Amino acid sequence: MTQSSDTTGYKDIKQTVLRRIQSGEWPPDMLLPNEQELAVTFSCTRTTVNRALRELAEEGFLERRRKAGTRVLSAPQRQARFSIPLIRDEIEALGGTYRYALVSSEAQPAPDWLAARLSLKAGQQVQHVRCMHYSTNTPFQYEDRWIVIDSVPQVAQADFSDIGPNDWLVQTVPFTNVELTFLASRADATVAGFLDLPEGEPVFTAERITWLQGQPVTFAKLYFGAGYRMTTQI
Amino acid sequence: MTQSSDTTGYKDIKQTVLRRIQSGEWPPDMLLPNEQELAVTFSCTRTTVNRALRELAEEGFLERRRKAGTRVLSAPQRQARFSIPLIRDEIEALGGTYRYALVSSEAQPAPDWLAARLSLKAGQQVQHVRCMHYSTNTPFQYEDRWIVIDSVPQVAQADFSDIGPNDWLVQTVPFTNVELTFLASRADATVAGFLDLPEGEPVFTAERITWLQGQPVTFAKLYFGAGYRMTTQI
DNA sequence: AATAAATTAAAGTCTACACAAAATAGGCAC
DNA sequence: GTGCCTATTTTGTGTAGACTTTAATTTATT
Repeated sequence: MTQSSDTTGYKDIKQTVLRRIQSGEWPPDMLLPNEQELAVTFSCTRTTVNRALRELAEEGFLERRRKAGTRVLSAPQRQARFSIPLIRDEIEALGGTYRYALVSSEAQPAPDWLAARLSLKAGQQVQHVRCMHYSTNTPFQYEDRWIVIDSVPQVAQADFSDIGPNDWLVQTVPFTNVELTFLASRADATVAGFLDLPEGEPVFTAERITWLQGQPVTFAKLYFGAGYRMTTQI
Repeated sequence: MTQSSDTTGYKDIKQTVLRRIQSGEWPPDMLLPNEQELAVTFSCTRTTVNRALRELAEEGFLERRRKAGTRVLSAPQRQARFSIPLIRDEIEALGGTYRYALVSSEAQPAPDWLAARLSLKAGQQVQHVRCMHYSTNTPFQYEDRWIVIDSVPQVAQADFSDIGPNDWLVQTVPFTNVELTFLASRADATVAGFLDLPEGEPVFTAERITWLQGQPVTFAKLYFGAGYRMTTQI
């Protein structure tokens, strides 16, 4: 058999259940009917109910435990999802024209703080790349990046004059793990100069560490220009 | 029939496919075999392959289109997920002891900037609540919140002496939409005072607007204490 | 009363098959 | 060639049923 026009799809079930939760008809902590019963009331199979409830649980509205059943979560653990767009896309989405400029690129031994942060051997060689990203010629982001040469030997031959290190990396090496940190930092003389801000100004800052199968690949510190806001809808 | 010990579960398939992507065996833009073929090679049904690939697509590794097939995404659009814990949980997870203190709570007409931000009528009444969250007696967060009284009439009777407005709201009114913004702001005299910082210091700041079925419910501005970092693993 | 073992209810996953919907690709008229 | 229509391929979603795993509950044992 297949669904006829009057049967209920898993999306309809999701909507209905969500409406009941959000209207308070199914209050927090309520135990909902089991899948079999719901399948009868929605006149569909348990498989379909299962998919609807599984997805609502993934989205943080329900808690499901074998034998215990499915209950409405009291404080919906809703998750904010930031999609981390490529910077060019982000700028163009905001209506700007993207421009990239290399500041410097040189191989050097990892400074102590970096070695500690990435668990590198003392004095291990890294490529230090600094560059700017502009939106219609106003400074958008200053990028201060270190790439572990042992993990990405090709970086020695890379030319970052026309392509940013992030773009180069994503098309060159895969990665398996990322740690992303956001903080508010104070613009030092260098950052203030590049971003055209008064020294000491607050700067929205991201730190990004990337690994490939446990091997550290790169550390990036990204300083965003004046007035930057990172927004998401949930 | 059911799965015997040698058949492949959807989790195994996900792992295998992911390994092939991350090892470069299945490079970016590669079109993978269709579900039917994969079902044969994994000796399971198409349903099982479908679930594995569907989830990998949701996680941002694959792109799927009817008729066009499934391909490996070049720049994996990996999404950062922040789970927005309740502040008490966050502080306790960091090993601190949570303490809450009300600063002020009063009904007043919405200031113009707020009315504009939330699309309120001019002069609509809002409850303005200010409070502090401490971690073992060091300032953790200063919260400056406005609650739309028409949307939450109960707020007139609420007592925020012992319970924070956020906790009160999540257990009182459901919400359907949230807009979350992060930025770096400069501590003014008030914020600096509460967070025990020098004036002008950078402060990691979150703004949170909540709606219930299109009705604005609350606007909150959350100023985090010195050195706050928001971190996530992807 | 505390502990351990058996029962059992619920979600989790799989098979096997079918129809639906989208989008590419091919063919036809002009 | 250009534009439109049709055929076909591939994913999307559904039904029906079974076995599996987890864990709450009950029962038996110490």
